[in-house]
Amino acid sequence: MIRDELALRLRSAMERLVAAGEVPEGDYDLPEIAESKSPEHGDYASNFALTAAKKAGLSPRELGERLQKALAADAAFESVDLAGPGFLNLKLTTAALIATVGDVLELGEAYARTRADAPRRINIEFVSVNPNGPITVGSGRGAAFGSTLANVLSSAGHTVHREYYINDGVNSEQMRLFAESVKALVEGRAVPENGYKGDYVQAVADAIGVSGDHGTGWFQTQSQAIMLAKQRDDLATFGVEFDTWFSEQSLHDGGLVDACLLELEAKRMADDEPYRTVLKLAKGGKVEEVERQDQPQDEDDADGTGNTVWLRSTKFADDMDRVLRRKDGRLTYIASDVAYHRDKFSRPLNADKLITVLGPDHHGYIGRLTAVVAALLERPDQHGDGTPLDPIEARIYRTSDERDACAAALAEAKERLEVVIFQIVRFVKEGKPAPMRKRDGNIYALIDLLDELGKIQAPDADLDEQRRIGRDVARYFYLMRSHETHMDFDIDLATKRSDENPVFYVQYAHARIEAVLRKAEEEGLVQFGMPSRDVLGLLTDPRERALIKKIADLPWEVRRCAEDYGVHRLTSYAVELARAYHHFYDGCRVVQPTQPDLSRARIALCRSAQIGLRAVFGLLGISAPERM
RNA sequence: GCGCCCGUAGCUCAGUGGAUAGAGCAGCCGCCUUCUAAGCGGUAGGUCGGAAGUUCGAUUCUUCUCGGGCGCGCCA
Repeated sequence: MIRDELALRLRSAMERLVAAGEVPEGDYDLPEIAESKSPEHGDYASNFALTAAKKAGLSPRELGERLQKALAADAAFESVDLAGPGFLNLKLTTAALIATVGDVLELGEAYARTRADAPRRINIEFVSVNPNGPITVGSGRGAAFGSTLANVLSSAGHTVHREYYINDGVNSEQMRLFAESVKALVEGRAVPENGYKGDYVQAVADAIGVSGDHGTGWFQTQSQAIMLAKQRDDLATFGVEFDTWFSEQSLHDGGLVDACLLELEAKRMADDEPYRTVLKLAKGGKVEEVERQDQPQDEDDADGTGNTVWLRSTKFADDMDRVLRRKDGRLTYIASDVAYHRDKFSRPLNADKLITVLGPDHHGYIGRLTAVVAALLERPDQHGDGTPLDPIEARIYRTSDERDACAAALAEAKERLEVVIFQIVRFVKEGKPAPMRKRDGNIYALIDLLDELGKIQAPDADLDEQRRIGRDVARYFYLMRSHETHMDFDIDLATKRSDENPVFYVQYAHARIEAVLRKAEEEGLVQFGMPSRDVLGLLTDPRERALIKKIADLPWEVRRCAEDYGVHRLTSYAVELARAYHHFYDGCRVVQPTQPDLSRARIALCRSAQIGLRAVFGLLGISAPERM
């Protein structure tokens, strides 16, 4: 990777200066290498002299001059200039640049992979919607983001496990309502008030057909299975696959939820005392006041099945305690989550770190989910430093040891569980917001979006091809924006005017390369094996240099994305790489029978550009068409 | 009230504390007898919501403020 290489060369120049006594010893950071914005600034630039000047006790210009001198001895640089307040502008020799082309051709798409400094086994859970409807265009964003993030993490050297959590619990209020809606339709009755009304509900009812005398539970099982299969198909069409489809109900069936509740009660992280703790938080999250709200048992409730069981999540900075078991004995959704996370951590192959990708409406869920994990991790035998409880803490914790154990557990939970929220997508159709709630029937299914996009683009193609196009456009569109920013999805723009979508710009570059390579083959210029260094050394045009540098940047981009999850930058990178190729294509004719060596060098460059494009397309989950 | 996110070109949005803030689309002017014109070149378009602070340097970090979206259930 060129940037890493340059950073190391800069550092070793610094070490030479230290050894020569020209610069004091110190704990200098690894230099940063940036792309130069204009050609007169060379290929790359570093602000190292600026950032290290203070530690070196020199002015930035002075340190810059010494570094410049030390770097002049390095054969990789054609020139090293000192500019502005102390920027080092680095121009590479052709020999140093073309080494990249050789590397890429040798490694193929694997050149984009890097080795993580700290490789981890990561479980990434995403989409995970209720099996009560098709995957919507809203979930599409989570699907595109989650699958791409998984690809990126894997490419950055981590072991990645993709997981879908099926919310099929029999206690689920929503799923019961869905089952009742289906049951009503099958039995020819009106769906209940607040029930599910979309066409797809009728489709589920039709698929189930004539009823015997079945209860709601039977309908729930049947309709869930139908919806789940549909979701799985739609996601696969969208290019999203999972290693594990995990059933919530299986936790109940295996008795794991009950076992976890007992465990938490034994640790006194949960209990059935008749109160709920509620924290009043000041700005910045500091606890201002602790309120205990009495939750008296309802005296009229004669069945007396038991008391409400609370998770004392306020011990872990959640703003209120959460119900694990309702008074009537039914378990809540979060109770399943306790067992689910216990299960996830207990699996030997993916226990390091959990990433959970949730939609914007689940923002309020982060605190309690983190508290769930912390409660599981809390070790009651731990002792703290004995600092007495202050009056506020005394209303939350029993002892100072418990406070310290909980703090330690919370810190560990935050380390091991990362909840990533993607922001809302607003769908606009015919200039108006298009609501897509499942219950009012006005849903917008992801698969319908793919079909629409494909039909406009390729009216004569078959359905598979249309959906491929739809998938490429939709995935690219979702991924263009940062997951943490709101986005408008203008459906009219995405369909009627989709030829304006930049996905075609980047794919066109790939199709163009294919055309050039076909032409080269016709002219008998295709060679097997690597062109010699002398031949590759003919790649000296600025457009060739720019293309090589852009190809070389992919591993660096992947690593950045893996660090901060900003996978949307890959779409920008794809555009930049495609642009670099289009510029090269425009200015440098590849196939020239009168100049076979130059042609071969350029063919090699085309091939590495193609490898780069395919690699980034693979990460984004879009196709690399041979013709357009 | 508390929390998360956003405010950058006409529109939709990029922009790891660095040099002259970018792209696509929309607008205007050019370029196909040569490998795909779904392309390329040129042109026009900006008080980076506002104010203070940190810094050699702030669109980027901190605080405040104005405007907008969303979330704060014994629903998931």
